[in-house]
Amino acid sequence: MGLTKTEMFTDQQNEISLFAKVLGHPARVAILQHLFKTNSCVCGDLVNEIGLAQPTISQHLKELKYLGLIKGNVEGTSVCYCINTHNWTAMKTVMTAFLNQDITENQDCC
Amino acid sequence: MGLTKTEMFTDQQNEISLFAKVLGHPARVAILQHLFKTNSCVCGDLVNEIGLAQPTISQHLKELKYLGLIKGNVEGTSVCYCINTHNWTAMKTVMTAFLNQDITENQDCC
DNA sequence: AACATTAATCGTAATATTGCAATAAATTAA
DNA sequence: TTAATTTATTGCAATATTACGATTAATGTT
Repeated sequence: MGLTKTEMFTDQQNEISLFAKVLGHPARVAILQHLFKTNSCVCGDLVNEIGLAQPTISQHLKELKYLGLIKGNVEGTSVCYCINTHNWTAMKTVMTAFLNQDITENQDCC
Repeated sequence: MGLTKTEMFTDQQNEISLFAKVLGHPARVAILQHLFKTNSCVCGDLVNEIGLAQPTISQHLKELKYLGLIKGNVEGTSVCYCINTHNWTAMKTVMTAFLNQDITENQDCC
């Protein structure tokens, strides 16, 4: 079906999976790393840096923006994209809590 | 095309995105949380707990196992699934390093 | 052996994702 | 205004993902 049954899961589980999903493509990982690394965060730079076609990069940027991880500002004919630090931190908190679940209890299960 | 061009990205970027991708479905998040929470990690329990059909759960377990995040042991007619703590820790290291990228430099970009 | 129980696999339908060419939209420059 | 530049959108093709019924495989039970 290709359709995730989100109604069967908690808000927290859906939130974690949505954040993970948007990080689940190497182009989006590369975009985020580039935005962290440099201040020259214009869309065209990302197209050159990453090597995918411009519409493809634009689409990935749209998803990252939809999840709130980046924000974009129009500057003349180009658009400057940057990390939304507030939302990134919020995402990091959610994901880190999930990753740091306690693993001591069921270590000897299998 | 639906086909990710992995050859354009670094091994690190592909690794991060693969880990994120497997966490990018609420059923797999729920499975992992349940395995962390309880020792009764038999496949049938997960089917009851989560509410998706048995083949669907089995498929999600397969993906988690393929990425190494869980391991399964046959116990009679049932199969006991558990967190692979070693690989979970390794994954956590990779993801945490990505999430903790320094955000001070480009805060004022946009 | 015959049956029951449990999980994996197969096959398939429906939806999602990825990628890009073509085009449109928005702004700037001449 | 016209042209140039840059990014977003549209439309589409190809592949991936999700879900589950039906079946198979594996083990245990009687």
